[in-house]
Amino acid sequence: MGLWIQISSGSGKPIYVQVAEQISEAVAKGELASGDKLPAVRKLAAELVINPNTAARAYSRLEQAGLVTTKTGSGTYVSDPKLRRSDAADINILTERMDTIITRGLNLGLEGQDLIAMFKGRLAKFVNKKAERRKND
Amino acid sequence: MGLWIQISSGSGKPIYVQVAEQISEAVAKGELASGDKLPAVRKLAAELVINPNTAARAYSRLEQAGLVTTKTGSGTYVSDPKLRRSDAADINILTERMDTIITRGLNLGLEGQDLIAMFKGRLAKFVNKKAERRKND
DNA sequence: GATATTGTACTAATACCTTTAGTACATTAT
DNA sequence: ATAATGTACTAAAGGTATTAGTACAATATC
Repeated sequence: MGLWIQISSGSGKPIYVQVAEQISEAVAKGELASGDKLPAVRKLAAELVINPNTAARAYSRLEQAGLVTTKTGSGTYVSDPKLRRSDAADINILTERMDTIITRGLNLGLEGQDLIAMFKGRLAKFVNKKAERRKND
Repeated sequence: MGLWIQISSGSGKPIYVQVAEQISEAVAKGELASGDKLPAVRKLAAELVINPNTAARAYSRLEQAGLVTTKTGSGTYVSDPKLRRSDAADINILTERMDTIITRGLNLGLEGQDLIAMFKGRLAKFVNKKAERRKND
Protein backbone atom coordinates (compact mmCIF):
# COMPACT_ATOMS: atom_id res chain seq x y z
CA MET A 1 0.00 0.00 0.00
CA GLY A 2 1.48 3.31 -1.02
CA LEU A 3 1.06 6.33 1.15
CA TRP A 4 -2.15 8.11 0.26
CA ILE A 5 -1.77 10.92 2.73
CA GLN A 6 -1.43 14.31 1.11
CA ILE A 7 -0.24 17.33 3.03
CA SER A 8 -1.44 20.65 1.71
CA SER A 9 0.32 23.73 3.01
CA GLY A 10 -2.39 26.04 1.73
CA SER A 11 -5.15 24.15 3.46
CA GLY A 12 -5.18 26.27 6.57
CA LYS A 13 -5.42 23.14 8.63
CA PRO A 14 -2.47 22.07 10.79
CA ILE A 15 -0.46 19.15 9.48
CA TYR A 16 -1.33 16.85 12.35
CA VAL A 17 -5.02 17.52 11.73
CA GLN A 18 -4.72 16.75 8.04
CA VAL A 19 -2.98 13.46 8.75
CA ALA A 20 -5.49 12.45 11.40
CA GLU A 21 -8.45 13.38 9.20
CA GLN A 22 -7.24 11.41 6.23
CA ILE A 23 -6.62 8.34 8.32
CA SER A 24 -10.03 8.72 9.96
CA GLU A 25 -11.69 8.91 6.58
CA ALA A 26 -9.83 5.84 5.37
CA VAL A 27 -11.09 3.92 8.38
CA ALA A 28 -14.66 5.13 7.85
CA LYS A 29 -14.52 4.00 4.25
CA GLY A 30 -13.07 0.65 5.18
CA GLU A 31 -9.81 1.28 3.35
CA LEU A 32 -8.18 0.67 6.67
CA ALA A 33 -9.66 -2.20 8.63
CA SER A 34 -9.55 -3.24 12.23
CA GLY A 35 -6.12 -4.58 13.14
CA ASP A 36 -4.28 -2.86 10.31
CA LYS A 37 -0.96 -1.44 11.34
CA LEU A 38 -0.17 2.19 10.67
CA PRO A 39 3.33 3.29 9.68
CA ALA A 40 5.73 3.99 12.52
CA VAL A 41 5.81 7.62 13.50
CA ARG A 42 9.40 8.01 12.34
CA LYS A 43 8.69 6.30 9.04
CA LEU A 44 5.55 8.33 8.43
CA ALA A 45 7.44 11.48 9.32
CA ALA A 46 10.22 10.60 6.87
CA GLU A 47 7.81 9.91 4.00
CA LEU A 48 5.76 13.03 4.55
CA VAL A 49 8.86 15.09 5.35
CA ILE A 50 7.48 16.31 8.62
CA ASN A 51 8.73 16.20 12.15
CA PRO A 52 8.24 12.89 13.99
CA ASN A 53 6.59 14.85 16.76
CA THR A 54 3.96 16.08 14.34
CA ALA A 55 3.25 12.53 13.17
CA ALA A 56 3.06 11.35 16.76
CA ARG A 57 0.61 14.10 17.50
CA ALA A 58 -1.66 12.91 14.70
CA TYR A 59 -1.61 9.39 16.13
CA SER A 60 -2.23 10.74 19.60
CA ARG A 61 -5.30 12.52 18.33
CA LEU A 62 -6.57 9.36 16.69
CA GLU A 63 -6.06 7.39 19.86
CA GLN A 64 -7.91 9.97 21.88
CA ALA A 65 -10.79 9.56 19.44
CA GLY A 66 -10.66 5.82 20.10
CA LEU A 67 -9.87 5.05 16.48
CA VAL A 68 -6.48 3.43 17.00
CA THR A 69 -4.67 1.61 19.73
CA THR A 70 -0.99 2.11 20.35
CA LYS A 71 1.43 -0.32 21.90
CA THR A 72 4.85 1.07 22.67
CA GLY A 73 7.47 -1.08 21.02
CA SER A 74 4.98 -2.68 18.66
CA GLY A 75 3.13 -0.03 16.72
CA THR A 76 -0.17 1.72 16.16
CA TYR A 77 -3.15 -0.35 15.02
CA VAL A 78 -6.69 0.41 13.89
CA SER A 79 -8.89 -0.54 16.81
CA ASP A 80 -11.89 -2.83 16.80
CA PRO A 81 -14.98 -0.96 15.63
CA LYS A 82 -17.09 -2.78 18.18
CA LEU A 83 -15.10 -1.13 20.93
CA ARG A 84 -15.72 2.31 19.49
CA ARG A 85 -18.95 3.05 21.28
CA SER A 86 -20.36 6.53 21.10
CA ASP A 87 -21.29 8.33 24.26
CA ALA A 88 -23.69 11.19 24.75
CA ALA A 89 -21.04 13.89 24.43
CA ASP A 90 -19.92 12.53 21.06
CA ILE A 91 -23.49 12.55 19.77
CA ASN A 92 -23.97 16.09 21.00
CA ILE A 93 -20.99 17.31 19.06
CA LEU A 94 -22.26 15.49 16.00
CA THR A 95 -25.68 17.11 16.17
CA GLU A 96 -24.13 20.53 16.71
CA ARG A 97 -22.08 20.07 13.59
CA MET A 98 -25.16 18.99 11.70
CA ASP A 99 -26.92 22.15 12.82
CA THR A 100 -24.02 24.21 11.55
CA ILE A 101 -24.17 22.54 8.16
CA ILE A 102 -27.93 22.85 7.93
CA THR A 103 -27.73 26.52 8.85
CA ARG A 104 -25.17 27.12 6.17
CA GLY A 105 -27.06 25.15 3.55
CA LEU A 106 -30.40 26.82 4.17
CA ASN A 107 -28.79 30.24 4.16
CA LEU A 108 -27.23 29.44 0.81
CA GLY A 109 -30.74 29.05 -0.52
CA LEU A 110 -30.83 25.28 -0.54
CA GLU A 111 -33.99 23.46 0.42
CA GLY A 112 -34.19 20.83 3.10
CA GLN A 113 -34.69 18.16 0.44
CA ASP A 114 -31.53 19.30 -1.31
CA LEU A 115 -29.57 18.94 1.88
CA ILE A 116 -30.92 15.46 2.56
CA ALA A 117 -30.10 14.42 -0.98
CA MET A 118 -26.59 15.79 -0.65
CA PHE A 119 -26.10 14.05 2.64
CA LYS A 120 -27.26 10.72 1.27
CA GLY A 121 -25.03 11.21 -1.75
CA ARG A 122 -21.94 11.77 0.33
CA LEU A 123 -22.81 8.88 2.60
CA ALA A 124 -23.11 6.58 -0.39
CA LYS A 125 -19.47 7.14 -1.23
CA PHE A 126 -18.49 5.76 2.13
CA VAL A 127 -20.78 2.77 2.05
CA ASN A 128 -19.77 1.90 -1.49
CA LYS A 129 -16.13 1.83 -0.55
CA LYS A 130 -16.92 -0.54 2.26
CA ALA A 131 -18.91 -2.77 -0.07
CA GLU A 132 -16.07 -2.89 -2.61
CA ARG A 133 -13.68 -3.86 0.07
CA ARG A 134 -15.89 -6.68 1.31
CA LYS A 135 -16.06 -8.04 -2.23
CA ASN A 136 -12.30 -8.30 -2.46
CA ASP A 137 -11.88 -10.02 0.88
CA MET B 1 -37.27 41.59 20.57
CA GLY B 2 -34.93 40.79 23.40
CA LEU B 3 -31.37 39.83 22.73
CA TRP B 4 -31.11 36.07 22.34
CA ILE B 5 -27.39 35.96 21.74
CA GLN B 6 -25.48 34.13 24.43
CA ILE B 7 -21.72 34.46 24.76
CA SER B 8 -19.96 31.53 26.39
CA SER B 9 -16.41 32.09 27.49
CA GLY B 10 -15.72 28.38 27.89
CA SER B 11 -16.89 27.55 24.41
CA GLY B 12 -13.48 27.64 22.81
CA LYS B 13 -14.96 29.60 19.96
CA PRO B 14 -14.05 33.26 19.49
CA ILE B 15 -16.72 35.75 20.46
CA TYR B 16 -17.23 37.07 16.95
CA VAL B 17 -17.78 33.52 15.69
CA GLN B 18 -20.36 32.82 18.38
CA VAL B 19 -22.25 35.98 17.52
CA ALA B 20 -22.15 35.31 13.78
CA GLU B 21 -23.21 31.70 14.21
CA GLN B 22 -26.20 32.52 16.36
CA ILE B 23 -27.38 35.18 13.96
CA SER B 24 -26.89 32.78 11.03
CA GLU B 25 -28.97 30.14 12.79
CA ALA B 26 -31.69 32.65 13.54
CA VAL B 27 -31.87 33.54 9.86
CA ALA B 28 -31.91 29.90 8.81
CA LYS B 29 -34.80 29.24 11.19
CA GLY B 30 -36.67 32.28 9.98
CA GLU B 31 -36.50 34.02 13.34
CA LEU B 32 -34.84 36.83 11.46
CA ALA B 33 -36.37 37.64 8.10
CA SER B 34 -35.19 39.50 5.07
CA GLY B 35 -35.03 43.23 5.69
CA ASP B 36 -34.82 42.95 9.48
CA LYS B 37 -32.37 45.37 11.00
CA LEU B 38 -29.68 44.11 13.28
CA PRO B 39 -28.61 46.11 16.33
CA ALA B 40 -25.92 48.71 15.73
CA VAL B 41 -22.43 47.44 16.46
CA ARG B 42 -22.03 49.73 19.45
CA LYS B 43 -25.43 48.83 20.85
CA LEU B 44 -24.80 45.12 20.37
CA ALA B 45 -21.37 45.51 21.93
CA ALA B 46 -22.81 47.32 24.93
CA GLU B 47 -25.51 44.71 25.53
CA LEU B 48 -23.13 41.78 25.20
CA VAL B 49 -20.36 43.64 27.05
CA ILE B 50 -17.87 43.09 24.27
CA ASN B 51 -15.71 45.37 22.20
CA PRO B 52 -17.50 47.17 19.35
CA ASN B 53 -14.77 45.89 17.04
CA THR B 54 -15.67 42.34 17.95
CA ALA B 55 -19.31 42.96 17.13
CA ALA B 56 -18.31 44.64 13.88
CA ARG B 57 -16.20 41.66 13.00
CA ALA B 58 -19.17 39.36 13.47
CA TYR B 59 -21.20 41.52 11.10
CA SER B 60 -18.33 41.62 8.65
CA ARG B 61 -18.25 37.85 8.62
CA LEU B 62 -21.97 37.67 8.00
CA GLU B 63 -21.69 40.13 5.15
CA GLN B 64 -18.90 38.13 3.57
CA ALA B 65 -21.20 35.14 3.72
CA GLY B 66 -23.83 37.18 1.90
CA LEU B 67 -26.26 36.91 4.77
CA VAL B 68 -26.53 40.60 5.59
CA THR B 69 -26.04 43.90 3.83
CA THR B 70 -24.44 46.83 5.55
CA LYS B 71 -24.87 50.49 4.82
CA THR B 72 -22.58 52.81 6.69
CA GLY B 73 -24.66 55.37 8.54
CA SER B 74 -27.82 53.34 8.21
CA GLY B 75 -27.28 49.91 9.67
CA THR B 76 -26.97 46.22 8.99
CA TYR B 77 -29.91 44.36 7.47
CA VAL B 78 -30.71 40.75 6.71
CA SER B 79 -30.37 40.41 2.97
CA ASP B 80 -32.88 39.01 0.50
CA PRO B 81 -32.70 35.20 0.46
CA LYS B 82 -33.21 35.20 -3.29
CA LEU B 83 -29.95 37.05 -3.70
CA ARG B 84 -28.09 34.48 -1.64
CA ARG B 85 -27.24 32.14 -4.44
CA SER B 86 -24.78 29.38 -3.74
CA ASP B 87 -21.77 28.97 -5.96
CA ALA B 88 -19.64 25.92 -6.55
CA ALA B 89 -17.10 26.79 -3.89
CA ASP B 90 -19.80 27.07 -1.25
CA ILE B 91 -21.20 23.69 -2.18
CA ASN B 92 -17.74 22.16 -2.05
CA ILE B 93 -17.21 23.37 1.48
CA LEU B 94 -20.61 22.02 2.43
CA THR B 95 -19.87 18.56 1.07
CA GLU B 96 -16.47 18.52 2.76
CA ARG B 97 -18.13 19.24 6.06
CA MET B 98 -20.65 16.53 5.43
CA ASP B 99 -17.81 14.09 4.79
CA THR B 100 -16.23 15.09 8.07
CA ILE B 101 -19.46 14.46 9.95
CA ILE B 102 -20.08 11.16 8.20
CA THR B 103 -16.53 10.03 8.93
CA ARG B 104 -16.97 10.86 12.57
CA GLY B 105 -20.35 9.23 12.82
CA LEU B 106 -19.35 6.00 11.12
CA ASN B 107 -16.21 5.77 13.24
CA LEU B 108 -18.34 6.17 16.33
CA GLY B 109 -20.10 2.99 15.32
CA LEU B 110 -23.23 4.58 13.91
CA GLU B 111 -24.84 3.17 10.82
CA GLY B 112 -25.61 5.16 7.71
CA GLN B 113 -29.32 4.96 8.49
CA ASP B 114 -28.68 6.39 11.95
CA LEU B 115 -26.88 9.33 10.44
CA ILE B 116 -29.62 10.01 7.93
CA ALA B 117 -32.23 9.84 10.68
CA MET B 118 -30.21 12.23 12.82
CA PHE B 119 -29.77 14.61 9.95
CA LYS B 120 -33.47 14.64 9.15
CA GLY B 121 -34.24 15.14 12.81
CA ARG B 122 -32.04 18.18 13.09
CA LEU B 123 -33.35 19.59 9.83
CA ALA B 124 -36.91 19.28 11.07
CA LYS B 125 -36.19 21.71 13.90
CA PHE B 126 -35.29 24.36 11.36
CA VAL B 127 -38.21 23.78 9.07
CA ASN B 128 -40.66 23.73 11.97
CA LYS B 129 -39.45 27.10 13.16
CA LYS B 130 -40.01 28.52 9.74
CA ALA B 131 -43.51 27.04 9.61
CA GLU B 132 -44.38 28.50 13.01
CA ARG B 133 -43.22 31.87 11.88
CA ARG B 134 -45.32 31.77 8.74
CA LYS B 135 -48.37 30.96 10.83
CA ASN B 136 -47.95 34.07 12.95
CA ASP B 137 -47.49 36.43 10.00
C1' DG C 1 -25.92 72.68 7.09
C1' DA C 2 -25.25 70.60 11.86
C1' DT C 3 -25.37 66.82 14.56
C1' DA C 4 -25.82 62.19 15.74
C1' DT C 5 -25.57 57.50 14.29
C1' DT C 6 -23.65 53.98 11.69
C1' DG C 7 -20.04 50.99 9.75
C1' DT C 8 -14.94 50.96 8.54
C1' DA C 9 -9.79 51.19 8.82
C1' DC C 10 -5.76 51.09 11.11
C1' DT C 11 -2.46 50.11 14.72
C1' DA C 12 -0.97 47.77 18.72
C1' DA C 13 -0.53 44.41 22.24
C1' DT C 14 -1.37 40.14 24.08
C1' DA C 15 -2.05 35.41 23.95
C1' DC C 16 -2.31 31.08 21.82
C1' DC C 17 -1.22 27.56 18.37
C1' DT C 18 1.80 25.07 15.36
C1' DT C 19 5.85 23.23 13.99
C1' DT C 20 10.32 21.90 14.39
C1' DA C 21 14.28 20.32 16.98
C1' DG C 22 16.63 17.77 20.25
C1' DT C 23 17.09 14.44 23.85
C1' DA C 24 15.92 10.80 26.72
C1' DC C 25 13.06 6.99 28.25
C1' DA C 26 10.04 2.63 28.54
C1' DT C 27 8.20 -1.14 26.14
C1' DT C 28 8.13 -4.57 22.73
C1' DA C 29 9.94 -7.33 18.79
C1' DT C 30 13.65 -9.90 16.74
C1' DA D 1 21.58 -7.84 23.06
C1' DT D 2 19.95 -5.06 19.55
C1' DA D 3 16.69 -2.65 17.00
C1' DA D 4 12.31 -0.59 16.62
C1' DT D 5 8.42 1.37 18.61
C1' DG D 6 5.60 5.06 20.99
C1' DT D 7 6.04 8.59 24.74
C1' DA D 8 7.53 12.64 27.46
C1' DC D 9 9.71 16.74 28.04
C1' DT D 10 11.86 21.20 27.09
C1' DA D 11 12.86 24.91 24.04
C1' DA D 12 12.63 28.05 20.37
C1' DA D 13 10.84 30.23 16.46
C1' DG D 14 7.23 31.79 13.69
C1' DG D 15 2.76 32.70 12.66
C1' DT D 16 -2.12 33.55 13.61
C1' DA D 17 -6.04 35.04 16.32
C1' DT D 18 -8.28 37.95 19.36
C1' DT D 19 -9.27 41.89 21.55
C1' DA D 20 -8.73 46.76 22.45
C1' DG D 21 -8.25 51.51 21.32
C1' DT D 22 -8.61 55.37 18.35
C1' DA D 23 -9.74 57.88 14.43
C1' DC D 24 -12.21 58.27 10.05
C1' DA D 25 -16.04 58.10 6.34
C1' DA D 26 -20.75 57.70 5.00
C1' DT D 27 -25.51 58.15 5.97
C1' DA D 28 -29.63 59.63 8.50
C1' DT D 29 -32.06 63.08 10.98
C1' DC D 30 -33.39 67.46 12.19
